[in-house]
Amino acid sequence: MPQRPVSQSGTIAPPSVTADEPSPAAVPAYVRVCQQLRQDILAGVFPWGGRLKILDLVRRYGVSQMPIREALQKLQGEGLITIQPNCGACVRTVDEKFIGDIYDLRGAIDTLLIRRATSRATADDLRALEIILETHQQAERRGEINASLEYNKQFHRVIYRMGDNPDATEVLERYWDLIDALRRQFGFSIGFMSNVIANHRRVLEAIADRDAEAAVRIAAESCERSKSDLIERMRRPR
Amino acid sequence: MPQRPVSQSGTIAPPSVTADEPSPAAVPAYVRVCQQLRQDILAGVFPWGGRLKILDLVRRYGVSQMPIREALQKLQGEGLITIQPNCGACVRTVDEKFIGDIYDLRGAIDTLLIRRATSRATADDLRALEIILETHQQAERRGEINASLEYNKQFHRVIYRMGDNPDATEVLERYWDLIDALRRQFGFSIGFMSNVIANHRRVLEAIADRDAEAAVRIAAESCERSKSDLIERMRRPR
DNA sequence: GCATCCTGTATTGTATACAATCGTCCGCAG
DNA sequence: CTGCGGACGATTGTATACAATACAGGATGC
Repeated sequence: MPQRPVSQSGTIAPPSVTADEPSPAAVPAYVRVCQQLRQDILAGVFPWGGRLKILDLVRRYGVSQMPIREALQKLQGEGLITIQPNCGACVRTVDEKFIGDIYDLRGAIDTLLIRRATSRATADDLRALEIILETHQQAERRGEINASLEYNKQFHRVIYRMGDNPDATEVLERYWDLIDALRRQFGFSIGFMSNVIANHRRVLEAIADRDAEAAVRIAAESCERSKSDLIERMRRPR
Repeated sequence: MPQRPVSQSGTIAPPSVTADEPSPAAVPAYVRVCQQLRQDILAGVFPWGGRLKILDLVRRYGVSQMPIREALQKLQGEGLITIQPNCGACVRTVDEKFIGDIYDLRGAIDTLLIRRATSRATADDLRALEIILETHQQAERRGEINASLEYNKQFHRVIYRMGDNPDATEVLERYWDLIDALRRQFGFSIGFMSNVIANHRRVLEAIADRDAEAAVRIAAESCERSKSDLIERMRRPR
């Protein structure tokens, strides 16, 4: 197992002009910085494992140290960065082991939530899933990758909501955008997304049949497949 | 289902004299405050769901607003408190639903880690578990509750380490101390802890036999039992 | 040549002062 | 009495200045 950290491509330059609207609900600077920094990290502006110096961030986001520091603590809570007291902050390092680990974690929690979702599903829930799945399929046929990832996320989100366990859901949500970012960075094999959709269809049918074990089994398989596919793509030189 | 928030007993008074040693490794104030505040919350100094005002904390811990604010962000990352931008911080509310949810979450991740631990267990691992279990049993016989909880935690921790998934482990660790605090607050039924030890024994044997499914099954049962017991105790008036 | 210590600089951490925001209470019109 | 609006006080959020720490480089002693 190589285990080498994967470095992202992006440059660090553009100071990111923040168009300051009047005050939609007076969102504090540290919240804004947190969102933007998260976005920037996921967009590849800062390399995985790279150092985040406070003064750089001060210049980039145009606020003083304090909001920056608070935003960093928030992002550490989300697991996107790590902070060594007195030694600065770094973007999380991403390697194969890590990818495997978070997919395993996701698989475990998926199992819990899908099982619960199956026994709690209402007709409205099933209809909502049906609609998302249909839209997802259309987007996939048109080759719209970003839209596909978005509907994929929505499908899972509805199931998670049905699972009715906010703390478990929160863990999954935390890593979702990170995985999506890696997907965008490394792409996926042809036929992968249509396979995902087919599995969603089967999961939906199993839930409608109140067959929790089937739903769980299919989802676990789909998760494993997704893990292997991503790790496979990461191994390639490009 | 009642769903009412449980309020803790403690008073808020004592300013907690922090004996300031020279500088063991120069741990920043926000880290210290974070640890102390976590301890204080778990010790019942601040009621579940209660408001945490920055100025109060400034007075209590004898540092300025900045380290306090950073500590609050850290604790929010741990899920111990919630922060509404512009509206202050509150200790997490604890009710039956929440307890059930985190036990379910723990059960799901336990399943993952125990399965992995079973296939990766070394002779040293098994010996370590054996020793902890033995010591746990002795502590239980002597009726030492705090020591029992500590060895209980250690047993699980070793298994988690064997599971070799830091991110999954981190989720479990996050809620562990919270559950233990509730255990101390509400106590447990007689015979509960000896039952836990018996289950640990069975899990250990299953792992030694490389029987992952048995280990997982026993652990899941034990987790469910623990959940019911705690909720049961919470329902009682005192 | 090697280890040790010292010093300078870049960076992180803290305190204080000040600005912005929220909630509440009061007054007032309807 | 009820609903609305505006001012006050309590609280949160931000900027700046300053202190503490870590790290790199070189001088010194052996």
